[in-house]
Amino acid sequence: MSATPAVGRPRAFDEEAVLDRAAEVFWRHGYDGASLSALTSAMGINRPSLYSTFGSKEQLFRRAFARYHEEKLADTRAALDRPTAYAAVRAYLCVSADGLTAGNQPPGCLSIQGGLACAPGNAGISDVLAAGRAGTEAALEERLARAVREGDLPEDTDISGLARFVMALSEGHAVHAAAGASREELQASIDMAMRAVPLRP
Amino acid sequence: MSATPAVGRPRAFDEEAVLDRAAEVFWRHGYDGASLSALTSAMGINRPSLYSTFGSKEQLFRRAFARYHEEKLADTRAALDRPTAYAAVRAYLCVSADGLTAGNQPPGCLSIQGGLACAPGNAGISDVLAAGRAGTEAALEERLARAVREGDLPEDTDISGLARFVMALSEGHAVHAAAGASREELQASIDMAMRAVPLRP
DNA sequence: CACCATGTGTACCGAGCGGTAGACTGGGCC
DNA sequence: GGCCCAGTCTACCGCTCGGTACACATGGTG
Repeated sequence: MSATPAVGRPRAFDEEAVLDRAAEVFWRHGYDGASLSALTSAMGINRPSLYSTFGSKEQLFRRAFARYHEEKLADTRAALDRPTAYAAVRAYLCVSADGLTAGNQPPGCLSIQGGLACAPGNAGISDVLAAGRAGTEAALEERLARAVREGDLPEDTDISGLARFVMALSEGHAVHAAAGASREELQASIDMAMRAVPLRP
Repeated sequence: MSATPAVGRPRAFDEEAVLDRAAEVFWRHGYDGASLSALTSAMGINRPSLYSTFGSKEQLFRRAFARYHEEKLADTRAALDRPTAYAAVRAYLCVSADGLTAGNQPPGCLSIQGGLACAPGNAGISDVLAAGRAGTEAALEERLARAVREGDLPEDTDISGLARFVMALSEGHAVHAAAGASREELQASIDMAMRAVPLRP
């Protein structure tokens, strides 16, 4: 599907580039609100090309989201790679807030705007988004577990509770960003939140 | 529209009761994902009754959401009516988490599942939801301002930042609840968050 | 008890949905 | 340079969408 075959007319578009355009439409309008016409028009290709390449609207979404999520997860892992849990959490929240308010993409987060609640036939969309968010939360929790091992957080820290807290906060920031909150407004919320992380630097 | 006229065939349903059923459908499937067939079937009335009573799908949503939001806002105000900011914030987060995981209604929150991102023609839906959330955040901030006046919070507290932090957290909890998080899991996150509120009880 | 304003039920509207058939296009390979 | 085959294009499919026309049911009022 993705490898260019030796024979035949070559594809006139870059698969990953059009996935990014598709992600943007899903991001702005949600899965149910993103029509095939809006998608093909944003992607610059027409329906048969879309269907022969991606198979269906749902598979297109899964591909677009997977690409989006891998990129975000890489950013998250990079942010978490700080010497202390405090610095790691702060970096994660800041990087997240930056992404939520970056000017070159829709405000907020595809994992949430994509379809927290979907039409009855599209429940799988909500599931794949929830799985993505759970993956990010797991990365957070893993970093906190490491901090406990390293003596950077107290032995009795509820790391899954703390990871859930940090994740929930960044999800809430996504909701705020989708409604127009600025980077500075999110930063004020982060400053408050950082009081909650045990062991200041 | 709402007052029963003296003459003519009487209405066979209770207007506010069917609004609650409608809210549940919007809540589960979002505005775009809630079809008129699903709505009428859940409400137990048929299309012409719905249209003569409420006017359109969008007006139905606005009425259903207004009812939902007024009720939640009353709960919020009641929870915030505690002697200290600490107790008020904690009560708000707990009442919120209870509502997000109550068994007799869909998990999560209509203000968020209803339509963070909508089809291009339905942008007004996202706006009315955002306005509702902003109203809740304003109630929080007002309570914190009172706490500063009463000397319960330090003079230099960033009350809007703190209100935004608390609101964002409860929005994140809504996202978690929509994905199946339990009341206990949200409670662990609340316990973490409460470290961030200045002046313990 | 006939009237009549209103609510309810069926059956339908045009539009747009997600998805596809089939003719045409164009570049690598012998 | 002619063949081949994947990609692209136009035009269309059946279906469901949000919304409505119109005939019938209902019950208080004179």
